[in-house]
Amino acid sequence: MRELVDVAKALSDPGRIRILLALKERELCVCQLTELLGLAPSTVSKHMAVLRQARLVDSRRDGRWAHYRRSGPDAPLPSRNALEWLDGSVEGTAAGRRDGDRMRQILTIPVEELCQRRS
Amino acid sequence: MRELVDVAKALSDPGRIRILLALKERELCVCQLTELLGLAPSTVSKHMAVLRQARLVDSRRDGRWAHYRRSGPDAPLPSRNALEWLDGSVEGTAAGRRDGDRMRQILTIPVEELCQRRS
DNA sequence: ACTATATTTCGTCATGTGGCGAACTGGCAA
DNA sequence: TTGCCAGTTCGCCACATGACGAAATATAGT
Repeated sequence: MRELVDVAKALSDPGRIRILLALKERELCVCQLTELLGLAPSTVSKHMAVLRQARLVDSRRDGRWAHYRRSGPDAPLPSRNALEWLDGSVEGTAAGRRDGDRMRQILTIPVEELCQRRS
Repeated sequence: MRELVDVAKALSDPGRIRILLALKERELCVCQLTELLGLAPSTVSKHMAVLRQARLVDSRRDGRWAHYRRSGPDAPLPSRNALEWLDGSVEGTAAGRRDGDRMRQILTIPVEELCQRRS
């Protein structure tokens, strides 16, 4: 019950929704998400903590970069179902398309260059 | 997108989750929900406005009573999917059971008597 | 018309949430 | 070791949200 509410809260912010949609196809590091959303790194980091708390994403540390990906089959049922709800609801809408394009553009930039650019 | 966030916001409150679970089997009026949740009528009314805004419930006025029920197949996809997510995620948990029992007890009281009692 | 009552709207308050920059942490490389 | 840099944590501010009671609204019955 509390678990349900936590998951729903995690989904009730546009930035976090956009993050989850961006993570649909690939894992990303914080600086890439920062670039996508146009938010301060500290803000993005806090968002990721909320998403991890709700078991919607998993994190992996690689050197100085923290990579995030959607959580897998080991995640609790409400979290997995929530991701399905998200994908099923955004299907075919124009909303995510713009972010999709922007994300593809961001992906062409090497991570090292990307992070140093923003600062 | 905005629609998604609104639905998620609507689901990110324990009282509203409990309301939607109580509405799973039957339609209910505000005074019954007030009794179930132990909240002020004005508070419950505001919750219902949020749920209606998110297209998760429909309302029907019958005399002085306002009956609410889960919205049907005419509701937008995100709302319908959200209800499925809710049901699928609460399935078999002990959380809703207590409310279920309490609700059955409340249902044994005629609506007229119930509303006058609380006040 | 007048009263009673179920619901909604309004005003207010306490608390929660999202944003930022500053300071801190951990790992990489001179 | 020293510095650098990605990411996190902390402290703060502005604003959103949930709670209530009082007042307004709508409808049934006298």
